[in-house]
Amino acid sequence: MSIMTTPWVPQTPHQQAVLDVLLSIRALNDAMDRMNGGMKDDMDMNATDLAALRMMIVREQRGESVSPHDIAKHLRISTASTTKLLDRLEGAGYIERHPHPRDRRARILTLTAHSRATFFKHFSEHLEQMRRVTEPYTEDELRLIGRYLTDVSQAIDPA
Amino acid sequence: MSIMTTPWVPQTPHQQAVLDVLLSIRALNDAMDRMNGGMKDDMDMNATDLAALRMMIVREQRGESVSPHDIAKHLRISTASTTKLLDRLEGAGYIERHPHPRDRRARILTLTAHSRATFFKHFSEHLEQMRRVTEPYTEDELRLIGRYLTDVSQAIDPA
DNA sequence: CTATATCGCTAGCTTAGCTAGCAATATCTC
DNA sequence: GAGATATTGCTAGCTAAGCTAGCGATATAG
Repeated sequence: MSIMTTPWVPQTPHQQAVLDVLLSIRALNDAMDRMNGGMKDDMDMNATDLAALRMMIVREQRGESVSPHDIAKHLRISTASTTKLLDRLEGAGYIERHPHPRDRRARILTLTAHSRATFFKHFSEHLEQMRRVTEPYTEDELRLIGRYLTDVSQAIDPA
Repeated sequence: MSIMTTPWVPQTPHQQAVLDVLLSIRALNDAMDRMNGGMKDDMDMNATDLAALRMMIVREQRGESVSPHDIAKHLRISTASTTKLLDRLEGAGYIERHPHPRDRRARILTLTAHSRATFFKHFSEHLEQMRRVTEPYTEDELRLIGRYLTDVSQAIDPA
């Protein structure tokens, strides 16, 4: 048995190394599950609302705007559920709904300063730990790692 | 504004590289969110049940056993919710509840062959893509990457 | 041996996701 | 342009899934 639940058995040291990396990605996914679980507790939120917040923060960093529809697609929930989710986030002061400048049906969602501050407050401890383990690596190593992580992100989710 | 929502500004190329890696981890988290969203759709499951399954697969690979209590802690849901979750997974034939050999209050949870097969069936496409982007790296590079990912997992979730 | 803690469960309430369908608006086709 | 069709985000009402409280059985500490 097997890795990744598949009957694939490494034949060479290189294959073994590939496998080990894939396994460590799965472990990272697991660790992130737990981290997100902890944050949902600390911020007194449910898992979906927190995932929506995370997604908006990533999009904002990329300079992309976010619509209710984007949230629904990202989380794979219905647009009706998304409306309720946005009502909660808006009610708690985490987001704002603005009119779309060109499409009068649509909305543009933005994070509030309070939202960023709260998220960071609860994320900062993890961030510090992550920075601590990241800093010892050399610049070249970090570039390699960054490139790989980007590759994997795109492989997992081409969109 | 800033990275990770914090007012931290890199002063050196090395700091910039650290930052870039931390950002790429966040992007990976986001991509995994989307992957998991897709799988939950495909496997016709809710997000929590799927996370429980993922967790059990990771634990099984590590040779660790899993109890209902472990699930509750991992997902940060109540033990009552966990009972219902296990009822669903057991009803769908994904897991089995066995008596604990030493503690007659406790249970040991195991995955069914059907569970592993189904999970793999839906995960294999992503796995293939991940393998595709991983293979070009050299053994040394992969060892470095694997070590870093393990470091990060431990930093995020020391347990 | 008694007292306390832990494990998983049930019962009943509350929250959050779903389907169906709507008004408003945008876009495609002629 | 005019009419048909698609899209956006919303409401209403149903179903599913999480929570608190508390229980019996068992294990462990004093």
